[in-house]
Amino acid sequence: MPELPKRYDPAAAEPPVLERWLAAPELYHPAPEGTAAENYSIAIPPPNVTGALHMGHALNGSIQDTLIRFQRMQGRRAKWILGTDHAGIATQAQVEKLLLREGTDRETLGREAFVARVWEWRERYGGTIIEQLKRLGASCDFAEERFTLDPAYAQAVAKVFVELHEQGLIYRDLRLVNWDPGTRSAISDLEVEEREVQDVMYAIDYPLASGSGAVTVATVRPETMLADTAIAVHPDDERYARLVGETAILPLVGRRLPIIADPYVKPEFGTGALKITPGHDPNDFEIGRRHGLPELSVIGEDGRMTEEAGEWAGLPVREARERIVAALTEQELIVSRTPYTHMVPHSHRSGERIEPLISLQWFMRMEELAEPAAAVVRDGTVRITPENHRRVYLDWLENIRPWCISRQLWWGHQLPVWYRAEETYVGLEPPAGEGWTRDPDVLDTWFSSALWPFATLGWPEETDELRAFYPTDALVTARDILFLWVARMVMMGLRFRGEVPFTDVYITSVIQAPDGRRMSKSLGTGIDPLDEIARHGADGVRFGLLAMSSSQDVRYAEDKVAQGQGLANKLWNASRFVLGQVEAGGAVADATPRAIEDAWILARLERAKAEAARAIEGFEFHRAALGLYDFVYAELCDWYLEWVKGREDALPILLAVLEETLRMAHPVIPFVTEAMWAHLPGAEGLIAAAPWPAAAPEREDEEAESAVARAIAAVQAVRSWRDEVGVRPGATVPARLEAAGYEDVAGGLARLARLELASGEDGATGPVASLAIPGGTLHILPSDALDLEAASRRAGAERARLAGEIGRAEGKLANAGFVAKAPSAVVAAEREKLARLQAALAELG
RNA sequence: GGGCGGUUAGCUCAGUCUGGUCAGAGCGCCUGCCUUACAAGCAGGAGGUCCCCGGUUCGAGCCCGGGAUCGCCCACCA
Repeated sequence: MPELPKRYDPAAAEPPVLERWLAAPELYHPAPEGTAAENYSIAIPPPNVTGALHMGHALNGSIQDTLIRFQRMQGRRAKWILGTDHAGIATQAQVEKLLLREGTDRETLGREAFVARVWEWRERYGGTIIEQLKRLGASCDFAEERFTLDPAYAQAVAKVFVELHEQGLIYRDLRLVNWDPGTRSAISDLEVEEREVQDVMYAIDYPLASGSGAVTVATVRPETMLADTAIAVHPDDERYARLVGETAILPLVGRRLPIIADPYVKPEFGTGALKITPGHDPNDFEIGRRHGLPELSVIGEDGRMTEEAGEWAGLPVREARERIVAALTEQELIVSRTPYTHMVPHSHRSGERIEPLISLQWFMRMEELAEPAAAVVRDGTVRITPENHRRVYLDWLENIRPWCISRQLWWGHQLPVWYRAEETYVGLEPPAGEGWTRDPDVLDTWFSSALWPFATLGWPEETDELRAFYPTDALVTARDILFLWVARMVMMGLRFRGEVPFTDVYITSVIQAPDGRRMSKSLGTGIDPLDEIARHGADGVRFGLLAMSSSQDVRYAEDKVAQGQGLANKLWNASRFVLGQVEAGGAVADATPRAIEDAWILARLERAKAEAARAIEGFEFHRAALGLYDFVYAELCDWYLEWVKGREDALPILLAVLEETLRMAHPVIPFVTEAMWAHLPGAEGLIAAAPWPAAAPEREDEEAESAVARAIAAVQAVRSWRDEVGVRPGATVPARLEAAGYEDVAGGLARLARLELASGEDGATGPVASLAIPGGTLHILPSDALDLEAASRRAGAERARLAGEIGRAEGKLANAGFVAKAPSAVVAAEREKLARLQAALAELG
């Protein structure tokens, strides 16, 4: 094989392989036939159209592709449902930024033109991440790419909205919502993140209407006092008992505030008296509803004070706060100011501080959907791996709250809702008659994502795809969208298909930067998987990410990727070695063992296959990757290839083992295995379309395994001895074997340890060294290859080591408890070990 | 305030479910080798109080209790 380079160069080798896969749609686009139970499918977590491949996608993609390729090679129709998400806020923001640079904005453009502009943007740039997935080797169904805003998909979304509305689960309500001043939209609870903020807590005196003193309240947001409608104290708080039912006067405004009792108030916190602002605080809102308090709004959607705020109208909140504090100070109503650090809700999207506002929005009632979604996880219909996420999932569903689903954006699924005066119409088609106006809001992006596993397959039509691939099998994602997405898919799948959307949820690790910080572009800690692919190849990146993956968060380790690259190179060279011999001699693969080492490698291959299959099916990808590495390096290359060098009759077995190893490895490192496959004699088509190697129980051979294991240990003992004693590496050393169980492996031992084994009588000479090996002793006979002084030094060290081990074994056996209570097999093994050690020591003299 | 997870070699991590053969891998380091597949290689080696304390057990990285420490998730204390 002179045309094959000594070094495997993934940058050169991978692209042509990719071309061949892409030219074979039958590989990744299975016919929509058969049942979902027979077939295998995964719906990709749809990346945002604005997205570029990051490390999370790369890990996710590596895992899903390993599963898909493995199942495809098992002969199943394997479909990896592909597509992208319209990602309302992210995409709209992207295009708005563009407009800003052009000196215009969406308001100027108008809704229709703006949306057209976003579509244009999407056509141009939306495919980036798909191309990047290809480079990773992901064998998605590229023949059918979905988009959550496709017309057919939009139909599905509208239908779900209309039906849930008819069923009373979707409703419109005036409630306090999380208002994001950054995106100028309401957002759901899940899109809010708590951040630590330094505030000042003010204690403010509210004079009593009776004129007899004041009640002091604590607040970090004095500007909201303009919307106060009560003061609350705890019902059992004796300090305030006499004030309940009294009235306080709101400073600056003069409003009369009833003093009420509510158990929500914590007497020990602050002053124990709480100003109630139902219009701007979620807790106060609830208290207000309980007590029938008026709900005033003094802050608007633009983050400025409203007309209700009187002289402060129009001021940004922060400025209003300063002025109000100044006014209160002037009136000597501020009792204290205390620096106060606490958690404050911020928008996950814009990063701005959430402004709780009372707003008319659409909500979804969740209890009725959550219950069955919890049940299927409880009863194991849906398995979550790793299992500790189960509890988190269930806890969330058991404490579910209404979901605010309307968003004040333009890019997305516009609500199928029309208004005319006091009338509201909800339907798939616009209402008949004049004067209707459509609700301008769009749905939360996660509303449409929740339908992903079935809307991508053509629902609500009863398509062949739906029959063949729903429910899907595995859902692979990071845990940050367990509630946002996974739980909601389960709800919607059950509600609209009557079946779970997938049977396994695998939660991936989060890959952190090498220093343990979050990988993020803004922190500058991001590592681009494409750079890593350029450096180490897609196989290396895939292997490395799988090897890193775990049940916990992990730091990115380029080492592991390099290890994967090393594996690809190793397989490449092992293949070159085998193929070079084929070229010289010609051979056909045949796995019939001709020598004990053949039986050994076949038995080891069986174990490697079983372990790989078990690991992939059990979502233990690090085991799958590292197990493969160990087999290829430690067994196939380090021992078997070296052992059979020069043995011509081993070639058919070598070929057979290589061929199976490539197929076994393909789901993890698809490129190098495909590249090599093309050179194998007799191999047809794509390895990607070849069957994964079936179990061959007749190859199991524990005798061969233990015989070769003995030989390996003996070789290592000799090599270690040679090195320490300073025997020239090339020299052959005479020796005599006095050990049981080496009948079939003596030749291999001699060759690999560079020994010349003397037969019984030839070896009668006194040994210059004796090495303990499994089953007996290897005596080194005198020769000019070794330094006797070094040998005796080494023997002394060996004696000390043996004596130590003997002491340990004796101690253990002297322990009456051990002998009496440990299982007899364990005790027997210990006795055997002691006898062996003693014999070895005796041999050393 | 609840919940979850981590702490094992200089670094990044396996191993803990199922206690004994389990002190492991990769990288790094030291020594020797271009041995006719691979120097991105091969062979050999050094290096660990398995976070701490206590318990269970004949025997504990592994099981139990407590603690320290780092991290994550959830949560409406002004």
